Amino acid sequence: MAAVKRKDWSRYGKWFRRILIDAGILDYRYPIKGCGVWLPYGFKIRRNVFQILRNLLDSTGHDETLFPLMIPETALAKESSHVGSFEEECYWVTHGGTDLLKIKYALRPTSETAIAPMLKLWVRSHADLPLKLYQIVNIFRYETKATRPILRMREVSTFKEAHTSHATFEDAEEQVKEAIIVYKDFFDAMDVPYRISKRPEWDKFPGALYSVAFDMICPDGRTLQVGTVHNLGQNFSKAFDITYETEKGEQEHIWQTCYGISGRAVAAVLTVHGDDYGVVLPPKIAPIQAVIIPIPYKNKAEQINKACKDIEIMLKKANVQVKLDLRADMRPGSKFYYWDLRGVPIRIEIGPKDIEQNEATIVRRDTLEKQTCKISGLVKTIQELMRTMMKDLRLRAWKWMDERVHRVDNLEDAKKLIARKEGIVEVLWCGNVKCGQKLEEVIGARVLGVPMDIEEKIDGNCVICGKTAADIIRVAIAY
RNA sequence: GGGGUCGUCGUCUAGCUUGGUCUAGGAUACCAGCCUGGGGCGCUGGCGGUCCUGGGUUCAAAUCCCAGCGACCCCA
Repeated sequence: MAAVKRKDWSRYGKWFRRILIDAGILDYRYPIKGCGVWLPYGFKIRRNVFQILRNLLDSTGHDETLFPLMIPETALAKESSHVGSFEEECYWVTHGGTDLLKIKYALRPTSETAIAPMLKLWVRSHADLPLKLYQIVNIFRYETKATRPILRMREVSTFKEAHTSHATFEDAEEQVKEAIIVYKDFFDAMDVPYRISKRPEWDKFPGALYSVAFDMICPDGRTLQVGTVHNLGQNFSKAFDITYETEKGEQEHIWQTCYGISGRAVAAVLTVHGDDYGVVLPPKIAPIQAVIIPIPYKNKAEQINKACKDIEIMLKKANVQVKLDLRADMRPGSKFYYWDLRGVPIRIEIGPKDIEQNEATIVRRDTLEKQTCKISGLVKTIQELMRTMMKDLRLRAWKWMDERVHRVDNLEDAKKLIARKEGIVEVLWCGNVKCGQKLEEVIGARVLGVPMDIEEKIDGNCVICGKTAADIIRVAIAY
């Protein structure tokens, strides 16, 4: 647990909405339901978060592209289970000027059907495969449920979607594995803990063979899906007739995967590390990694400010993202709160005492612990402290999550845990769809799916029907 | 999908039940000045609201009624 208390933590929803505005991350008061404005500071966090993802994808052979926002109805409708799920959820462009369009256009709810017609043109032979594309774009969904800032928007302003094409089913399976590793690396980089589950048949992506999802747990015990990986099989390639010529000269339909991560990843990192003082940002994604606050006693102000400026230059040279807060109309105490709220990992205080000793006072945001160090060793100390902080944030966050994943062997305990908002519950399951759905009904929670991140021998009986269990299944109240 | 609660300066809110004294009060933020300065000092002055929008009832509406828009909560 954090050294900094989370006394208001049960009212997580309220906390989250407050920090979005107060910390200058997202303003959701835009006059259209489910739309929000990324504010400058939040935009920087968002950019850092998605840059990590971008780097991971680039380094694993993915190429970034940009497809049009609009998808013609004729394309969206080609894969039947896909359109069935999305047509009610789309925003439709029906007019150009005052002319009624003969074929209406959807604002992309996701881009499989935008990409498919182009793949048909691009993929000619086995030599073109694998083809691994991605884009970071906005998507639109006409949500009928209550919208929530970042968590459920009608315009998802940040959506990284990767779309890959392969020659064989096996290659696609390998790609799913790679995608899972990429996502693990991504969340690990931000110290966000997760569980990986194979979604049940009835909750997979429309048009997929199967779906794998990353879930985290929010402070209120609900889970938040933060990433998904889908094996699409040949569903789309057959619907769009995307074929390639094999080495033997035969035409075969391609095998596809897709996987996505949205702005929820930003919500996740804010949620996991935040506390009563506001946001706590891991140094890797913090727009400002260290803030220097002068404690300018009268008649020493000049001397102190100069020392601060020297330190600023020193840190900049060492590639530390640093901010010197020289605002004269604000007392140091106010500045502490100001930067704590915004999650700046490290604070450097320079006052008369420090100057006398040729020292700096350093405070880490996660624990608010103070220490002093010689100015000559400041860069090294700060870099080390940031590493320590990341390690500690990770340990704390994973410990918190691990404590909220429960294994029980009977329905009563499962129900109690869910009712008490204790997070994820794992029970044994026979593998039958009917039992799975009944489980959701009886417990009053959603099935997340079968664990993909633990290897375990199954020994026991299904909590619903009592037959021999085939799998562990995870259940939780999901956002 | 079903049910409920709510909408007042940028933000949080008082007022609404019982319409009139509301020319809508406070706090915070913001601006100017003084004073300070190691966890939100203090003081003075200032800025800021067609009481979500539209309609209705009434001599009179922030307050009552209807619709729309928006927000939140609960259940499925």
